[in-house]
Amino acid sequence: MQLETLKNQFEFYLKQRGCKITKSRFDIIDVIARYGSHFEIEDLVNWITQENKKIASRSTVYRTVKLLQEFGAIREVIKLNNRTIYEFIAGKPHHEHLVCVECGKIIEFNKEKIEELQEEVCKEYDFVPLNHRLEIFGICSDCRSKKDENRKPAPVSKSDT
Amino acid sequence: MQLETLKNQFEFYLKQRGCKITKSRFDIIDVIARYGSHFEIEDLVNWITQENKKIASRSTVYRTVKLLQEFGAIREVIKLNNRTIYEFIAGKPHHEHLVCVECGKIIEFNKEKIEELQEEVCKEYDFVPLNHRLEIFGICSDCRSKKDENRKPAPVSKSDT
DNA sequence: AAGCTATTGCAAATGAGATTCATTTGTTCT
DNA sequence: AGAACAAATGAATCTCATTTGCAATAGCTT
Repeated sequence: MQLETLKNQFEFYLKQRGCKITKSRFDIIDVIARYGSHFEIEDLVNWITQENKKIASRSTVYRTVKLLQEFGAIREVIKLNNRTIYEFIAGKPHHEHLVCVECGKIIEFNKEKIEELQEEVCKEYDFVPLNHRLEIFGICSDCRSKKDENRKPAPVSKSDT
Repeated sequence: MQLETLKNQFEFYLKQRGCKITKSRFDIIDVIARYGSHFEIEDLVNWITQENKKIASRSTVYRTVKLLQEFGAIREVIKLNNRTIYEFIAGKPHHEHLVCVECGKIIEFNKEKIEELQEEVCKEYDFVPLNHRLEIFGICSDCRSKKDENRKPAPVSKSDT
């Protein structure tokens, strides 16, 4: 199973780094892999608390999230206002995000051509890319239709004033 | 002159919004237009303090920066750790950034094709884009050559041990 | 099991940015 | 010009995400 492989790799990584294999770390990678395509620190705390009936210390979550970023299982994808949204990437091809500023919905997309063009740019500037983030902020179709409804509070077809 | 035009437009914008024409606001747009291709709040505070011999209140700077974003003269371009870097955009064509994680250097680039592809994606998802941000984090050539030097501390050609 | 070291959890610190409110300053009206 | 009102300012305070110091705890090694 995928999740087991991931955990094994993580264990290997931790040992390599001289880090210890602890329950918290595996609890965290576990909920991320099962629940979390996109998540914030707060989500992790909630998920773990729900499952384990034990509050995960926020500091440990922060520390582990950093570790998991270095390991490469997750990455910061969205920075909006003072919120940081991470995503679980294990195995997924790189992709970018549309972020609805009304409802917060996140739509993933993948445009190979954009990636290629980025590589091209980096070569031009003799720049070695480590990672990148493309965020398109805007309004999704759902929110737009909701707005349209609000703009027509008294449609002719309806009965009363 | 460019700067005057900008200030006039800003004045017009403020009046439209029912805002007042104040010295602080013009001090701020002034230093941005003259000094600041890329800047942080802290930079604005410093520049204004240096020029005016009067400390600009941080709150006013924050408030004005928000106003200038709405006006469209500046935008948030980089979010790295807990730092927000803005840039002065008046008139500039939209462009993206390479950010060196070693030295903090920012390289601007413009790839029309990337913009077009983004539009395409938005259409696909029936998403109306308001703005976007593409950050490529990596290591610039300067920093790479510095690193290489450090890796060869005792080149054979040099004389002593 | 002992002993060492990394990890944890808590509480306190930090730091960017927002907010409150009394005072000041633009703007408008006469 | 001056009165009257609304908006802007600065200082202090607050908020909220994230980090850090430290004492207690838990993995690992032998």
